[in-house]
Amino acid sequence: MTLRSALSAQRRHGSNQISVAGTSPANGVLIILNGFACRYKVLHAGRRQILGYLVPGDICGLRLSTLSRGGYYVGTFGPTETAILSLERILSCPELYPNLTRALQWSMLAEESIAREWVTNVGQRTAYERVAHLICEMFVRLQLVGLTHDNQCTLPLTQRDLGDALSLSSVHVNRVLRQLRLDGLATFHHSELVLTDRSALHRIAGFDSAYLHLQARSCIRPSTNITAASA
Amino acid sequence: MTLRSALSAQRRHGSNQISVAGTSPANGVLIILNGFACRYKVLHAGRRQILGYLVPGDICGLRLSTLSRGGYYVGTFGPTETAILSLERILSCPELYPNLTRALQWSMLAEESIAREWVTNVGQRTAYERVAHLICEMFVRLQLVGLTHDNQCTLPLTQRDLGDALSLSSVHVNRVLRQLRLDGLATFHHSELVLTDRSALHRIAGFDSAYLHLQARSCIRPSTNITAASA
DNA sequence: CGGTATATTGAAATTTCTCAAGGACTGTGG
DNA sequence: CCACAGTCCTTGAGAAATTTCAATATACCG
Repeated sequence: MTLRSALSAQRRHGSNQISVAGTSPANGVLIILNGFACRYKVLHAGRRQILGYLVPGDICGLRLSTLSRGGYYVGTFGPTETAILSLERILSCPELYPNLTRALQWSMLAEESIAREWVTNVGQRTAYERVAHLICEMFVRLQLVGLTHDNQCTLPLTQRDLGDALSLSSVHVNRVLRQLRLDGLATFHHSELVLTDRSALHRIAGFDSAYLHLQARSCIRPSTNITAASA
Repeated sequence: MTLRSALSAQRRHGSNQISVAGTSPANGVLIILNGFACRYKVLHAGRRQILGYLVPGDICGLRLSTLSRGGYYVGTFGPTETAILSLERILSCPELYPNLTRALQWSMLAEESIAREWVTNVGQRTAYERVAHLICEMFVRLQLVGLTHDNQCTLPLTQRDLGDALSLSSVHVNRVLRQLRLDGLATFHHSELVLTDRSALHRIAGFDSAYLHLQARSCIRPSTNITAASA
């Protein structure tokens, strides 16, 4: 398998675009081995809309055509290890790469679903519900790849990063987080997220994990299933 | 080809859910022959988020799994003719159904892209820009299937329907439409949309049609390419 | 230690919503 | 043909949510 270690980058003014260096296959897909990334668009006046987060184990259909035509970028938060895989190779002999195949299937299934859930989140929920919903989603996704402990997980995101995903100003994200803390639902300090009252969060956010297609994902743990190239 | 004529429904309090009656194939896809439809979610308090419009020629990946798990519905605006096609059959002999195959490819390519553009639209643009952007998108998509004349097209949507797609109240949609009219950009009366100043609209909306993957769609005209079953 | 990015809080400004009322259009039954 | 009901459109005015601006505080890094 052509494992191709990719660059990690320092954070600076938001996310760094992943540069697809060298001779990447035309139908290459990007897999996150370690660290966080996101898809995002840039609009006028430096505004940025984060379209979705990518956590370890996630696959990003980074066909170059999609990247240029779809009009969005992929960027990282802090040091990140990634690999570019040949889509053809995985598809041609799926039995050789069962975990990757499953990850790919989940990705194709969940991508659209998550994008549509985000439309709903940004469009229909209040700031309070919105933050709660994102917190719920991230926790569940991280839990699935074994990156949570008890009710806690690491989210290497600033309040501005959250705001750009939720279409809220960083100031308002701050106020909402404070309220969530005062309400005893969750705390978020120094990139550490703690869900104090998970069921209440789910209820308030109107969170139904069905859109994540969890059963299709099983428990892929990137660190154990994939031989990672060190960055 | 198993053409299966489906029901048309009267509009009432928003969109009517398409019921997939009878023995639909597990991997059936829905194609809009005539009329308008949309994907939508329903939240608490009767709020509805429209996730995307479906115009004639559009294909809706209505795998039952997606429908139930993705958590959204498909509904129609007014009388609509649809057909359910067997995905396997099209994929197994694409040379028999070139237009359908192309439509399917476009659909898979553009679906995700459009969903992400909508996140951006709802999240980052002002009400004015948002309405302008939706207008631009709908016009281009209808133009592609020959449903426009000059700068005019029919959009069988109420201001509330637009609001549910844009995450705006119908009252505010009304005010924005008035402003667009006063500014000489577009008018929308009795379901007739007229783009008075298309380039200005594009500029204001920040509309870049790349996300629609137009070149992949070519000019599919549903009424000429598909033998429609009458409803 | 100084410099930079991030977090926190207050207050004013802005956008958008909700509520409310009247007008326009459509179809139905008498 | 008219009256009626229902939905949609239109406009105003006050309310609510969120943003922006501004100032300070805190943490991190060389």
